[in-house]
Amino acid sequence: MPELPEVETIRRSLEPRLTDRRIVSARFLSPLAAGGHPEELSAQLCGERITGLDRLGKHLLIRLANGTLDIHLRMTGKLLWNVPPGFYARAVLSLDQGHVVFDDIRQFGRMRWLPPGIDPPNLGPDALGLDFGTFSARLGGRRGSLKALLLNQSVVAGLGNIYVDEALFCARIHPLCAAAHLGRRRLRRLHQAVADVLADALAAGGSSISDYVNAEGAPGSFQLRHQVYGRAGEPCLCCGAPLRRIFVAQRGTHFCPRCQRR
DNA sequence: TGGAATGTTCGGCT
DNA sequence: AAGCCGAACATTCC
Repeated sequence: MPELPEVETIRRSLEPRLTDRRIVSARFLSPLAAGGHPEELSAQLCGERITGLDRLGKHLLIRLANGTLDIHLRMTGKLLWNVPPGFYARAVLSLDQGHVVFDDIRQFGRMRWLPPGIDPPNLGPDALGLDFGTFSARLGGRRGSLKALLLNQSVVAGLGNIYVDEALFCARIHPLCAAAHLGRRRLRRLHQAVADVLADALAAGGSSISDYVNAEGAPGSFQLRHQVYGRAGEPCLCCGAPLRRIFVAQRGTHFCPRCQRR
């Protein structure tokens, strides 16, 4: 499940291979991958020169001489460098040197073109490198649960189910806790926890739960260091209490009932 | 065997 | 406004 650390890992590995390359053709094996308009998107990409790669939240932004190719991998999307397109290949970007395969089992992932100067709308500030002032201003006074707010991409961009659970455990804060009555000290702790978890995950090349791999086909290793995610029923690595799994905002939520009091 | 669970986003509804 | 819910999709797991 590509969240910020996974998308950033992909961005870093693809950036040197794609920058200054020219898109020779964009072939869509599934129209869904192009938002239902494969011919139009193909025409927008064909012949374009790639000037660089950015990331905003979970969006990978391939900057073109004219506009941006915005890629969202959603749940099972992968970008693979120079592999033969497999059964689940949904698009192939052929460059003047090499090609990128957009592979996506469940077909939730999307590619779209954005005009010059336009970034994906409705996104809050990127979670990576977010300063405390902005972080507290985004969360402060809001009534929803921390879990729901941190998952909301218009509040903060880039966190998904895994890293929200891990960050809340790291800060020892209950996922159902309302942002509005979070004191400054705990807000500080949460901000630090988000930064720490993202940095560690990035250094480990992200988390591979079911099928995430980077552009070279290699898995990440941060799943080996998850404290709570996917560990319901197992002992808390801090206090030994059995970890719990509840539903918050329609999402499986993992936490330690002893370390993370409400 | 089939129904639920998996997780991200969006749109519709309240 | 903000939250809840289902839909999009395919595979895995009981």
